[in-house]
Amino acid sequence: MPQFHGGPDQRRGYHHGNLKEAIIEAARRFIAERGLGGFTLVDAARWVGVTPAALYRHFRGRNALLGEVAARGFLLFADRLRRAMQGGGTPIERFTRMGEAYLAFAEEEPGYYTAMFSPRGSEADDYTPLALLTGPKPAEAQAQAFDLLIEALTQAFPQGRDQIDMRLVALEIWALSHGIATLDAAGQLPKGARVPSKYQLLHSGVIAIVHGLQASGRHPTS
Amino acid sequence: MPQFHGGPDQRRGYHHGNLKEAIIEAARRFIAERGLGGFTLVDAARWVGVTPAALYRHFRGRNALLGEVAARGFLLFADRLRRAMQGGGTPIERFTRMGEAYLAFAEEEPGYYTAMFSPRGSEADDYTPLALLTGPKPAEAQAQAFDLLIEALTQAFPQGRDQIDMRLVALEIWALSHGIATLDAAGQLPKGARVPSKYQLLHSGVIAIVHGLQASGRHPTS
DNA sequence: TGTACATCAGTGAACGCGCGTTCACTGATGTAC
DNA sequence: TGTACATCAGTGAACGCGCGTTCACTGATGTAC
Repeated sequence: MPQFHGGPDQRRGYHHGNLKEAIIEAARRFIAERGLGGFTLVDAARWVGVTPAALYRHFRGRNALLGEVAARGFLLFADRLRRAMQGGGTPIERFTRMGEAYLAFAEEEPGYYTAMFSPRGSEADDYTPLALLTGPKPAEAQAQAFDLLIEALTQAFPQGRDQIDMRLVALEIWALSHGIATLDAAGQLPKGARVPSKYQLLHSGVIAIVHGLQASGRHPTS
Repeated sequence: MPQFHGGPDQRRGYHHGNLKEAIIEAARRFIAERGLGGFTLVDAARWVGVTPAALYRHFRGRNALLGEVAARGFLLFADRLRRAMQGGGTPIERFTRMGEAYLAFAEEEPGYYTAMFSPRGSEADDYTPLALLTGPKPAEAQAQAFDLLIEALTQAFPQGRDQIDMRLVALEIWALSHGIATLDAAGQLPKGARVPSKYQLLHSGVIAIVHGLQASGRHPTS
């Protein structure tokens, strides 16, 4: 009597056919449910319907797998930001939309998000020499996402390009978004009817930062 | 030949005398060095110079210990914020100082900070019935720290008390600080001469948020 | 179209390890008289 | 000041467990001729 564990694609032959993708999907789910520390290779293999040893055909080990999850997360993340930025509206509206996409991604993809923003081990060991055949590295994927944010800002506020430092504005909004997202994920944002939602919080914050930095950019003090 | 493990107070008799404090100190150190997932009761006991079973005279288990670390962290945190707020200067200066104290705490006490802002397990199980004799609960200690922030804000900007929502400003700054601190801890803030330090980042952000929110508070739009 | 064979992607058993926790116990401390 | 005894705070051995990883292996796939 064969056992089923709720994973996808259980009815298969000796070869899985798409094991690498399935493992990453399993990691994404389990990290979302149980956190990084609660994620195990054994669970992932069981969910996929495969022996734990099979994972080593596709990853050098647990660290390398987590790195790949993070890298994919950043790529998907960048894609979401890019889409949010496109479309009409005032510069502030477009930028607010990007911030909302940030929060939505963190909420909807806690597996990716946790992997992306957790300190990883020594990637050099994990990625050579299998990396040559493998996907993107997380640091590069992250840089890509951040560059996109800068680019969006510069396009959205062309008139301020020499007036204020776009990298600064981008960093502020990135940090505020990350702070709100992680506090929310940890259940440490106050809840209640009289208290703003995380989306309202980010909206107000983005507007304040853009206004505030523009103001201090025009009247540089300290 | 007795073994020494680098812990404090190795030369002792059968009773340690201050074991609970020593364990919490060990947890603080190990979490700082290796992260929450890398922290182990066995390591802590060895460092203190005691059998792992001895820990159970003082904590119901690992979760309860982590909860107590978090609670102490929040108390110490609140104390640091309180001190930073005291003293002279303009309202914005005082508030900026509080933000810097926030960042400094996160950097200097990564053990506490990690424990404080990580999702904890079911505290109810951990704290009854030993809690009656025990220290503060993390949620209460956190609320205390946040209330302090609100109070400081209200004192610092008395003229704006009916104009803008102090809780909102406090939350924004809390979230921004947390975002900067965690990005920094994960090594994911860009570094370099041409890029602002985290302290500059927070300083600019706080000023922008206070200015920006005051501006939108005076001219409520959406 | 069929056969031989190299390559690939899994199996299954085993490993060493260190974890959190329990248990009956015992040495040290402090209090009553 | 001294003794009896309850209480406290440790010991040390053991447990069951599940982890990440390795290894020799084998079934499936695909290519050359």
